[in-house]
Amino acid sequence: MANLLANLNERQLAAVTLPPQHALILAGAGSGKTRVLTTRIAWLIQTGQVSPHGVLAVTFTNKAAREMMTRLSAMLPINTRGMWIGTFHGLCNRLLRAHHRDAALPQTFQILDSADQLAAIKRLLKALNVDDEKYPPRNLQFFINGAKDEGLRAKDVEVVDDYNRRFVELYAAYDAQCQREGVVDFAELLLRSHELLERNEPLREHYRNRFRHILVDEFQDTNALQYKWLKQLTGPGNALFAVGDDDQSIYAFRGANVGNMAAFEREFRVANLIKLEQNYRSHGNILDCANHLIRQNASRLGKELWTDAGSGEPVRVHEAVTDSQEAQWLIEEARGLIGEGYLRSDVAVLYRSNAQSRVLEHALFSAGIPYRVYGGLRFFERAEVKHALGYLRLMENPNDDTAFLRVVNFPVRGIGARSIEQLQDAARAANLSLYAAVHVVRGAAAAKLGGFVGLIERLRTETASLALPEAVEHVVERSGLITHYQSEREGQDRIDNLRELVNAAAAFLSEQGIGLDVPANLGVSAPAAAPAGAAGTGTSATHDAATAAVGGVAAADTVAGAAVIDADAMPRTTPLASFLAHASLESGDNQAGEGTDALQLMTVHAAKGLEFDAVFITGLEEGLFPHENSVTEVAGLEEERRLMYVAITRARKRLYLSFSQTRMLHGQTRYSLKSRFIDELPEPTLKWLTPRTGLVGGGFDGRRGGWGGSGAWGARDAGYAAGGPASAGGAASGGVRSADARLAARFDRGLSWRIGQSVAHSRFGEGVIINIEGSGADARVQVNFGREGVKWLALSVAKLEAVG
DNA sequence: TCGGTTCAGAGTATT
DNA sequence: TCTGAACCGA
Repeated sequence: MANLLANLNERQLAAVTLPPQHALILAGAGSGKTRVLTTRIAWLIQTGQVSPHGVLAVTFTNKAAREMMTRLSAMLPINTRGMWIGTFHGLCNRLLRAHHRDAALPQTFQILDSADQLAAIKRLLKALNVDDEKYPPRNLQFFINGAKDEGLRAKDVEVVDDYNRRFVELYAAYDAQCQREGVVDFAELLLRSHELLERNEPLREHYRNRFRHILVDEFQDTNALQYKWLKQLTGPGNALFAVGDDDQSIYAFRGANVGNMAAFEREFRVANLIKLEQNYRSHGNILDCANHLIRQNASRLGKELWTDAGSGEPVRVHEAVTDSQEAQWLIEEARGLIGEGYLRSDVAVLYRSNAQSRVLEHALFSAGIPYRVYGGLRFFERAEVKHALGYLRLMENPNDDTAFLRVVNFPVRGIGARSIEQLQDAARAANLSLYAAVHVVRGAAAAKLGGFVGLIERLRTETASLALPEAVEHVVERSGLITHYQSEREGQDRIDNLRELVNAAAAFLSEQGIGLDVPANLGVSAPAAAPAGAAGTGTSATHDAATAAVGGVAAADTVAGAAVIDADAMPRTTPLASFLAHASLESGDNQAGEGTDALQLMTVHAAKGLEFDAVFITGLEEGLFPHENSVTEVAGLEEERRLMYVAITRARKRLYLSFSQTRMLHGQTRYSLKSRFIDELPEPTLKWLTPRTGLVGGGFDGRRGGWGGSGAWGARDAGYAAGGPASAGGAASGGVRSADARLAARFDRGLSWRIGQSVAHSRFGEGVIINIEGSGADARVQVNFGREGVKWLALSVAKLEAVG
């Protein structure tokens, strides 16, 4: 045990060895959060306080879950495979598979990813003849997921007006459709699981008895339903160990509720609040910046990072004139880093929004510097892979209309829109799935549709005795997908991906240890013999939607008084069903040259949890970072600030901050002020690589009564007339200006006002002119005042002063 | 059924 | 400016 706890600092040690009570660990960036979490589990097991079987550990991403299991295996000689360590969705899936009857689901229920869900919604709207201009599918999807994340069924949603009532009705119809088809969306996994445990007390008690220790990672990211789910599993005899960092809460937009941290502390009377503030990642100056910045946030629990690593290098700040010049400078700087011995893969380039990557990529590509962009299509989201999965899904669950429509005519087999509409009408009339309705259809379409059903049936029988990878291979071949892509010009990549899917199936099989036994159940209620209702292929799974959808189904498996059967004792679902669930729950890597030594480009969001020797935070401009959509509300601005905090704390040794006076956005040149976040950093830690102007296009010199530079608007001249830029960004296309802007530049009141000029206003403070209209007495200018917003001002009225 | 054209919209994203 | 989705004509 000594070695388990060795090298933990005092706070970490305290957290790891807390008595079995509720605890909230405020874990700052780089403070050893994952280490504490995993060591806590190992310590509990090693000291005999709990068996591996009695631990429930929840994360948000598969990556985090995997890391936890890997680290745990390294600490203890146990098989983590059978432990309940996983994502909220993964664990709920496991629960629902085991108790599918109680949950009123077919055992082979399929999981819809976001794209599938949207397709299902579009189909629903079409079937119900809903005007999708008035009720955009995306909005409905957002509405449904939002409600589910709050734990609300359609019947629970408060109707505020007629428009909203329609959404609620469509929500109910959507749920009914899913139920009919035997599919669940992501949010449904949680909601259904919650409802299951809510109405089935013996089951709830069983799992409460089993999972004495519940541990949650990234608690600040939990939404309302996830918190409810955790509360539900936490009875008087359970200990909930929550680890999180309110300062790194950056997912409010997808339902995360930081308030859950404070709520947890209050509702559970948390006596053990431990702050992990010693940082093992970054040098002092970087942490000073982070601390100083985040201190401007009013709503936070409070925490201050420190390090004994010394202050290190200053934080470098660079001002560029154009976005491409910013990229050019970055390239020079990155070359320097590489020259100093930095690995490219230890250098990250961060930006607020994906669109910003283009300029950077363009410059990097031209410069021949290898780079890797995070994000983008994941393996299981690729069209060809989804097609193959569509066949497999349909074999497993013929009621899955989404899968049916995806592959019924792909590869093309002469089943056109007419035939499908005919089939949809027939299905609706008979309240059957499309698959089941095929035999009802008459006429020309009947033969071809029948042929398709025949194909699926054949695939099912042919693969019945095959192992999973062979079955997948068989389907990939016999579905006609391979042949189809062979005839396509750029089909080879797709064929490779289909082959890769076969490998993925093999890898899945060995990872899951399917066919092997689950680890021994230690201590908890002895499993009864074979439970009822484990057979069946799912064809018979059409439930009564009206009752099932609202969770009113009586528990079938769990009769009062009878022994509750633990999920681990339930027979496993078929390997294919497990694999399909895996494919939905883990969308896979984005396969972009993982191993190569390349510069790492990503959004700040994507960088959360990662760390690099050197980090560039680019595009630090008002309107971009903080994003303009967030600055009008305090909560939004504070989240942006946390995002900046996350960005800063990614850096180990060297941190660069850069911004540009102008940027091409939505096809127009935008003029910006530097981000307020730069002003919120402690001056002494900063080293300006360019003259510290802070204002945009600072070429106007009020004292001289004219423009700096040549008189024609030239960003390069204007920006650095005084000091000269450190970078050799000569290639940058400074001075680009639209014809409109050129026309708009006018003279007024004897002074020259021009786009890009810095001005001061008595009430709004400093800003920059971004547009000019009219002339003479009618002249108006549009000024970006940064935090005061963008205003139109009539020059005849407003008292504007030029700032030089 | 495909391919070219038009049009709106452009923040972040895991499962 | 650029992208993706919807739409229309052959």
